[in-house]
Order: sequence, then structure tokens, then C-alpha cells
Amino acid sequence: MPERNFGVINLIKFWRYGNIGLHQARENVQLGTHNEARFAQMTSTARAEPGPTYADENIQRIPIHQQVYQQLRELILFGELTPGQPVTIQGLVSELGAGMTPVREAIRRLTSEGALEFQGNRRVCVPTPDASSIEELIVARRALEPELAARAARNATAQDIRILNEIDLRLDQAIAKGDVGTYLRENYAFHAKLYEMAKSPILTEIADGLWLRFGPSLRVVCGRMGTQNLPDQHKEMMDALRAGDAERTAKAIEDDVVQGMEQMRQAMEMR
Amino acid sequence: MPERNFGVINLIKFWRYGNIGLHQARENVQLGTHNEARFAQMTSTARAEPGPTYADENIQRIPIHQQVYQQLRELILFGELTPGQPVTIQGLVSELGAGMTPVREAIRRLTSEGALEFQGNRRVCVPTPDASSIEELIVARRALEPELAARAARNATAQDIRILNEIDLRLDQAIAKGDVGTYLRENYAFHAKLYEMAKSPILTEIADGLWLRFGPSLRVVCGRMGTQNLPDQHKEMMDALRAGDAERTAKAIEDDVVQGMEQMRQAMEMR
DNA sequence: CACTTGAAAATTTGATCATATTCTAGACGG
DNA sequence: CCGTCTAGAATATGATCAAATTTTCAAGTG
Repeated sequence: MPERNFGVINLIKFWRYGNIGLHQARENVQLGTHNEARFAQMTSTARAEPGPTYADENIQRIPIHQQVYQQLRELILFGELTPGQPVTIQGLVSELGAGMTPVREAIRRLTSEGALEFQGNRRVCVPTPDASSIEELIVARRALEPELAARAARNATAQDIRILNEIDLRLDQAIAKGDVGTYLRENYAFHAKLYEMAKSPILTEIADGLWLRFGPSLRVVCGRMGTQNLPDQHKEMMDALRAGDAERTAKAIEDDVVQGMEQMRQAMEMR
Repeated sequence: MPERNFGVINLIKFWRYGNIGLHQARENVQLGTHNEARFAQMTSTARAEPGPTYADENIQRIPIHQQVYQQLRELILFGELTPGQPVTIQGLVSELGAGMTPVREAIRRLTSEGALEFQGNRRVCVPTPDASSIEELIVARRALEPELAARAARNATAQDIRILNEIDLRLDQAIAKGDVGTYLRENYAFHAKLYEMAKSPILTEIADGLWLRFGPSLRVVCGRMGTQNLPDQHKEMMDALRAGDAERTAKAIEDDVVQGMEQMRQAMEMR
């Protein structure tokens, strides 16, 4: 059972078992009080240093509903929550020490992104995609990712390429070590970086949202298969990128996406 | 205190001028009380008959946050709100007689769908798409709509085709009469019906969401240009559909989408 | 007698609101 | 023109009520 309070960002890892918010110990875990909650990236990965490091500038209160949203988003994105798992408002409230309204707002947002599912009877849970959902996701990603990759290639700076390369290195290590969690995060980071480079906010938002729909399943599948034969077509893509060849970059990403998604589909059909 | 209850559905027509909720007459308009607010379509068009028609079955309370969401959604979708217009929580609260929490939830949902924009300083407004946004929307719609149309064609029943045809007739009449409001609604209805036929919930949700992003602009453009030279490539599409030719249906829809969006882009650039 | 079934009580959770607190933008005075 | 102040708008909480789920318990059935 959880014992410590790491600030909101770190603490939700403990869930993942059972109905969120019910069968866990009720720690006096608390969201940062108003003076502690400070600026953080809108995007994803939380910094490891929540200390009193908020130097001077850029100090901006980050609203609680935003914090809750981000955390919940990551839990789903990286499969910390399993498909079918119920997510209750009250659970989150007591788990996070936040009020109902912000929790509610976060849940609505995630629901409208397809990351959570409204069950009809006022309840919300993590969706369990079926075969046809996966098929739709393949179509959607296949349509969007190559376009984004091509745009990224056209805008790529040396700096961008270096960062991508670093991510890919960590990705390789994670695969070698069989570290599923890191694999998932770095793999996402790789694509997210490409999105960022594409400088196309709308397309990015859509493509990014798709991850939420298969994140939980991806985790389950990887957990069963291990990381060994996971796809990493990124090498060819990096070559194309360095060569400044947008078409080839797009094609490489398409292959990566299709292979990864097909693998997931097959793994899910097996059960 | 409120005197009549029309059900939330009918009442918001009053806005559309100025900052929502501020400079309007304060109708004593009120959200349905708990026992009055009853089941309605999750989708779009509200039935005209809110009377005590909730016969026996299917009587289900529709949550206020849901009602607020739907209304706000339609206001945006059909250009009742202009780009740049601020949308305030308090405004909606006093206009609708709803509490803050449900209004808040509705706004969060719409924000995460791109229908509203968070301005950084706790304010929310209807976004004003720039040229590059439009370009992205074209790419996205061009990728999704033909796919959906092809799927629709494969599933089409005689009944479906008849309904589509009726919608298209009303569309023609609206164009002839120069009735922009009806044009917008029927045009949307046409595509929405296709989505429904495609039976692909995820792709549909994405494609449907895009309408929210250009709805307000579309209204502005149509208002300036009149309805005369608006696109309606639906005839060719209907032929293809009746012939059961999915490819041709997809192509026709692609033309329709591209032409419509390009026209909007040009009209917007003119100013 | 074991087992299913059913209905009502008890408990958990969701929905909504009223209220307190924190921010922001714009007015006002220097 | 710039800093200060103030009205009002947003954020966040906890209370309250309604709905749904679970539990309880006993009657009915094979």
C-alpha cells in the first residue's frame, strides 16, 4: 500500500489495481496546496524535481483540473490503467485530495477524447477496444502519421534530429532490457517529437489523441509478448530525415505505424 | 423566478450577439428541473416537440452538463457564435440558469474538441482559424471523409438512400431561397448521415469534430457570399451510391469537401 | 436441504449548487 | 504613461440530493 506523498505528479502510479479510489488505502495524500502547485509543461513528462525550484519567472499557477487531467492522461497513455477498469469521480477525489469539480472536468475532457468511456449509467471506465476499433485506429493513424512525418521532415533542424536520435537510443535500450514502461514512454516521445516538429497543431491534436485510445491495450499486449519483437522502424526514418527526404520519411513512419498496429491487432485477436 | 420551461434545447437562440451571457436580456429562462428534463438524442437536431410526450419507455433524465454541451455545440456548429467571441462561464450560468459545475464541464469538453479555445488567462473564446488552420482542416477532412463515404456506400440501404435524398432536397431549397441557416444545418445533416451509415465510431468522431472547428467561419463566409455559389456535389455522390460504387462515392465526397473547403479558404483570404 | 430468486435496506457514487477564494482586466489617480 | 485599486470572473471546495450498486435476508422451488 502506498505510504508517501510525492506531490500529485508521482503518486498515481500506485493505482492500477482494481477500481480506482476504492480498494486503496486512503492516504492523506494531497494535491499541492495553492502555493506549491506551480508551472509545469502542458505536454507530458513530468519533471522529476518538484522541489522549491520555481526560481522567479514563469511562475504560474497550474489549475488543479489541469493537473488532474495531465496525470490521468498519462496513466491511460502508458497503460497504467487497464481496459475496462472503472474510473470513479469519488475515487479520484479521495485519492488525489482534489475537489469534485476539477476531477469532473478532467474526466469530461478525457471522455471527449475517447480516453475514457461513458457507460450509460453515469459511470466511466477505460474503454476496451474491439477488433473493429483497432482497424479504425489503423486507418486513422495511417492517414495522419505519414503526413505529419513529412511535415516534420521539411522543418527538421539538426537539433531536432539529435533529440530524436537520443530518444531512439533510449528506446533501443529499453527494448534490450525488456523494460516495457520505458519502451512505451520513449516510443510515444519519439512520435510526439515528430508531431512537434510538424508544426501543425490540429493534425497533431488528432494524432496525439489516438494514442489515448490504444495506450491501455498496447500495455497489455506488450506485457504478454515482451519487448523483443516490438517494432522499431525508426532507423530507416532517421536516415530519410537526415537526407531531408520527406517522402521517404513519411513512408518509413507509415511502415512503423502499420507494423506496430497490426502486431497489436494480432496479439489481441489471439486471446 | 422562471415561469416556463422549454427544455433547454430551444432556448439558447437568444444569444448570438456580443459576449455571451452579458449583454443580453436576462430571460427568466431556466433549465429543466429534475423531473422535466428527459431523454433526447445524443446526436444533434433537437426534436421540435418537447411536450409531455415522454410516453412511457425510454424515459431517462438527461444530465444538465450534457444539455449544456449539446446546445453550445450547436451554437458553434451552425455559426451562431462568431469567431473570436468570448464565452464566459458566468454568462452561460445566468443565461441558462444552470449551475457552474455543469457549464464548466461542457466548456471543457468543447475546448478539448477544439470548438473553444483556452486563451491562457482563464478566458475562453470561439477560435479564429488562420490560413494554416484551414489548410490542416482540408488535409484532415480529405483524409477522412472519402474513407467514411466508401464505408457508408458499402453499408447503404434503400432507406438510407431515401433519407439522404430528402436531406439533399431540403438543401437545394435552402440554397435557392438563400437561407444560410438551413443550408448549414442540412449540409451538416447530409454528412452526418453518411457518418452514421459508415458505422465507424472512431473515424466518425474525428470527422465530426472537425466541423466544430470551421463552423463559425463557414457561417461568416456564407453570410458574405450568399448561398448561390455554394458547393453541392451531392448529386454525383448519390448516383454513385445508388450504383453501389464505393470508390466513386468516395471520390465524389472528396471533390465536395475539397471544393467547399477551398472556397472557404479563398473567401477568408479575401478579407 | 441446498439453491436460486427477489425485494428492500444500506452503501457507494454521481449530479448539482452555493459559497469562499484567487486572478485578471480595466478604471482611476498620480 | 505607469502603478494601484476594485469589480467581476474563474477556480475550487464541501454540502446536499438523487441514482445506482451491493448487500442482506428470507421466501419459494426443485
